[in-house]
Amino acid sequence: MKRLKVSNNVIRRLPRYLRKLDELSAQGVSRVSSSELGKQLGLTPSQIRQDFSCFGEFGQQGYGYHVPTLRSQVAAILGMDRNYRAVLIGVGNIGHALIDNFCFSDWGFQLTAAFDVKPEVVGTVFNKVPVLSVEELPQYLDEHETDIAVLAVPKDAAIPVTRLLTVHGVEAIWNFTNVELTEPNSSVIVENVHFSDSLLSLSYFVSERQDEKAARAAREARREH
Amino acid sequence: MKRLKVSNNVIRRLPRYLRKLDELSAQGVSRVSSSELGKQLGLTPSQIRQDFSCFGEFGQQGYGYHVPTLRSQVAAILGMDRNYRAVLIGVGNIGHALIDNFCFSDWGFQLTAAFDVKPEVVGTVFNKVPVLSVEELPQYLDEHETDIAVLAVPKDAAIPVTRLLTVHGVEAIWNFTNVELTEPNSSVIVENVHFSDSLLSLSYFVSERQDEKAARAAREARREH
DNA sequence: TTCATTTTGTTTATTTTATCACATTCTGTT
DNA sequence: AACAGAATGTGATAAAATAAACAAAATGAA
Repeated sequence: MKRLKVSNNVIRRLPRYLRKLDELSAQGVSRVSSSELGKQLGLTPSQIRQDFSCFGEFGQQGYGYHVPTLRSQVAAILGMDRNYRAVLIGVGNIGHALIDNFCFSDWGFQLTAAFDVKPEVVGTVFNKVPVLSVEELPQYLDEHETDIAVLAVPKDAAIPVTRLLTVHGVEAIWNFTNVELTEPNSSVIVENVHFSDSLLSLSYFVSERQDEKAARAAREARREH
Repeated sequence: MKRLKVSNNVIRRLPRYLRKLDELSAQGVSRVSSSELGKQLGLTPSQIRQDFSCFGEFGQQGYGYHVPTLRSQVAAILGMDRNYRAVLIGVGNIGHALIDNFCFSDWGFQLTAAFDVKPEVVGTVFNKVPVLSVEELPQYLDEHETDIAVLAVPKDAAIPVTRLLTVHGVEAIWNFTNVELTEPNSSVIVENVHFSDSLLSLSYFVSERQDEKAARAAREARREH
């Protein structure tokens, strides 16, 4: 698979393609063109073709794309067939919700263990995932190859835990804390899920629309005057 | 406040600015320059100045930006002072976690009520938020002005609930379901929190790095040979 | 007060991203 | 088998985003 430097925007669109392809599969659709895909995703056909062309040639002229084939190609590009191993740090509300509800295996991940400080959760098992003490975390990481860590600890613990993780060979962090982890000289890959950022963007768009409405109303009023 | 068409990228950076400004405030820093801000956020000073200039002039030459002032300006741009009202639909694991852990008021939102179908949660109160039956949702929306709905229902309910919400005047949805809500002829504002998209992006970056490592190792081996 | 230094806001240049356009190639029907 | 229609992959073009450059203005020390 070719993989020259691919832009971030392209990468962010890939999971959406995957989701749409799964949806089409579920509907029994086995063939799709870039223009149909574009219509359903709000993108131009051209952009879709160019996105895929970063990784190879997956379509066929005069026909389009075979949905299952394209789906598996996109999955491979995203690394879903690599069976990455993950641990979860912090079995609070969000951590617990992730263990119970987020189907890691659907996305090619294996959640092998969870860690927490609270004695009342340590030793329990949720959804087949054992909860261990954070005391055991360093040893666990040394003994079990772990690709990513899901960080769902309280704010104050975020930085020290991150340091611990990176020291013990974890090279990627899926960050659910509201803390900016990106340290200057660190090479760890961080993917943030900042709820507040998302909500504030929404807040902006709502405000924008309300202001537009108000402006329209003001113009109307002036006209009547 | 000036507000010509501002690009999406700019808007997505605003919440990060806010977060960093809060952090600086907490550290007792009251003054910051675009270059310092840029260093801490991994952005160029130029970009930061240009971003702010979309909305007005908040800095002072030779001095930089007054942290509390800039903070409140950014907050105002994002609409945090508009006291938007929100309802939550779906008190499952993720919905529950949001009620308990996500501090809506910190971001200028007021979570007024939650709705669910399950008889065992209807009638309960979590964190001062009453859980009502979805049966009551239409009437509630008609009687209580509601700006945004937090959608945390199971997959199958996503589309019908969205329709219900928009019919009753909700104009924005914060979507935690894994379903693509963006319908062609709908004018509702949707902000998605797709965990899986985020994880798959991370998966891509990890794969990319592993491939690079493997390629380097292969080159090394060939050199020794 | 004066003046070197700092730092902004904005204009201009550069780079990146998205779209267009089309030659090429496959499909499927007659 | 032949051919009209469809749809890809890609090189060229347009648009958008980022970075650089700089004039204007405020700071703060001598």
